[in-house]
Amino acid sequence: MEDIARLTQLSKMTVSRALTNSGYVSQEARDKVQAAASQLNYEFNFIGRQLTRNKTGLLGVITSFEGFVGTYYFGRIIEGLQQGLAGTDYHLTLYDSSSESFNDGQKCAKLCHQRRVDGLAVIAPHTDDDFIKTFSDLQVPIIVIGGSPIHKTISYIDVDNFGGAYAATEHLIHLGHKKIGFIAGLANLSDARQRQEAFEKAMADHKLPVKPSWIIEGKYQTRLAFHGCLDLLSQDDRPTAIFASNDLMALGVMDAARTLGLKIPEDLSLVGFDDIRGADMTTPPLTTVHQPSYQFGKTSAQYLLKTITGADGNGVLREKLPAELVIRASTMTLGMHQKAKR
Amino acid sequence: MEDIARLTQLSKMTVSRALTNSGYVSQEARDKVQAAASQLNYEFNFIGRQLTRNKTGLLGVITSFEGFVGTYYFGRIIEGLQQGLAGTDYHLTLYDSSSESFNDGQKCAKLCHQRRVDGLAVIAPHTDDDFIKTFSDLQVPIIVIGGSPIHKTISYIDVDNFGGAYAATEHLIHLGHKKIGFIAGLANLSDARQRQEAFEKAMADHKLPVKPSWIIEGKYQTRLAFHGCLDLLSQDDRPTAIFASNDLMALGVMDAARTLGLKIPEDLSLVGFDDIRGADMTTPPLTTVHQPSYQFGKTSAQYLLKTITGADGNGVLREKLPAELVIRASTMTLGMHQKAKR
DNA sequence: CTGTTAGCGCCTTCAT
DNA sequence: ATGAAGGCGCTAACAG
Repeated sequence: MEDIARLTQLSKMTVSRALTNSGYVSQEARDKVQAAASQLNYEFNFIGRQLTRNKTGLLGVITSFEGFVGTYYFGRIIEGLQQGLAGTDYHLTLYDSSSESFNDGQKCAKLCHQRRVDGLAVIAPHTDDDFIKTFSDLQVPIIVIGGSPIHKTISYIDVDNFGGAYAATEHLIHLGHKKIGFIAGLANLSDARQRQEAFEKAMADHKLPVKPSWIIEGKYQTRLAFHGCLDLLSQDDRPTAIFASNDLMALGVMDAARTLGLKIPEDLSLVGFDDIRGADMTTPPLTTVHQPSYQFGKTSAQYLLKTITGADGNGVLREKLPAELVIRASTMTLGMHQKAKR
Repeated sequence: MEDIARLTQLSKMTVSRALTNSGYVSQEARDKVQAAASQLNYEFNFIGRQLTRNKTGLLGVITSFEGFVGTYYFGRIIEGLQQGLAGTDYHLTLYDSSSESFNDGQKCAKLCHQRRVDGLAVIAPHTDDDFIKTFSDLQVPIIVIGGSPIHKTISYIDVDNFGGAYAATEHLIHLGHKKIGFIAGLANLSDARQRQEAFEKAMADHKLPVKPSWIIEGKYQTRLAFHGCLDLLSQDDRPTAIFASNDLMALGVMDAARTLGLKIPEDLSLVGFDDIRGADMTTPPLTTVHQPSYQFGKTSAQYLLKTITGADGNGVLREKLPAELVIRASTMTLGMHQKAKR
């Protein structure tokens, strides 16, 4: 940059201003600088700016690489984040919480701090409060995606898991189902717990029994749901509908039903949760609860930017997006099929 | 850092050395520095180091956010990269080639340069030569993942698409199949072209005809493969086996077969490519060609590190990993089923 | 609209 | 084993 100042007979300062389009610079000066810059093959160096501003223009995305990064959910969040960052000078860096999260992520938090990330987006599953606390102590804007930390000062964007699961259950109930099974997710994740509680609440509200033997542990995995359902659906007294608390497990249910010769939705109605890619392409297309993951990302980026620039008076964002039930073809009115046949 | 120098009565320099474990520092000094550091709540600031060293410790991952980031393939690569970086001070930053790739990625390349990333990993699909050229001009170590750029000086790590597809086709042929259909991927991606060429070569080598009407365009998408196969498999003269050039499309074939009441593998043998997550959990488990994406990431990270530190005399890495055929239950000997029935 | 001064936090180099 | 000086590339703050 000094070189171009020399070449143009201008001060470094004017050059800086011209290059970054900031402050007042005459058109003449601007042109000269541009010319000299391209002649010298000059490229702006962010590191200098970072040092003076003590800002990196980097947002840290903290997530578990193993089992999360390859996920449709994660992908949509990243797309959303990127979209929210479009047109700014901010970029995303990845931090793996699973490899560094020993002692509540302290190592990871330290790294983020040392590297001076300007903001942090923490993606589940690490939304337990100790972990979050470690990061919120960093004095950097932070938002939790897909979780709802208890501490009132920590921002988050989440989906209304309870509401979505309640709606899904009620959808089955309205269809006339009374014998409804449930495939549970990972017990230590709060979203999984909320979905299960909503299921139980909906059943209770409609005075329907919840048979413990109709609740199976799927741990959010297709395979476990598959095997669990093989047993469940082989029983004489089997449910006429199943609510799988995520789509991956719903796929397992589909496989199990198919294996046993049960037709969906004629013999078994099925609702999932997430609306993953391809959920509209299963046979039959899956009725499920849509997870607004793209919106998570976009909103998070916008929130972080606002908070970083202080435009928002560093308010706290605690938002639960509504969970929309998407009705496709894996659910039908109980008995409809038999009646039609007769 | 100056504060802690003052507190310890040592020079900034000694403090620096103590903090970074470099050079000679007496144990006594080291201890004093540690104590003062924690007392002052000091945190090392990477930005300063970056400026002096003109190195950021950041590796850029360039990929198309849309349609790639949420992918199992991508996830495994990232896991591999992270693993290769474990124990170092390097981190990953994401650059979206799809939003910035106009004019052959120049905008994206510029960003990477301005931010002074120390190395670059370019993940397909942007492996066309103009695009790569733009980045390789950056004078930064670069490696292309999942592509094989022509230019001899550009490093890449890829899988032997041709060999894998050839083996997959031959597997079907050895099973006695003569009427084999092919589901093609995205015509503008070189891996897709290679897989198709290998299919045609294997057929030719075994003097088997390739019927144009048995080749359908799936564009790597489940849905398109599904619809294409619905037609294909409804024909009177239909193939007894299908090679889908990726697993996603193989899923579409499965759905189509099921819809038409055809049993896999009894009525139709099916081979995929990629070995995506869950490929072992389909019904039946899918025979496919394994894509070593984790290894891609790990090898890439190691290569970049070596090249950055100059430990490798900046050699070029051009490696095609062998593609391993994983035989599961979606393929069987032609006619075996009928014979068994009789 | 333009220039001067000074400094961000660390590290390289050389001297002690 | 430690210290002093200076600079990396940019920009804030103020002066002209």
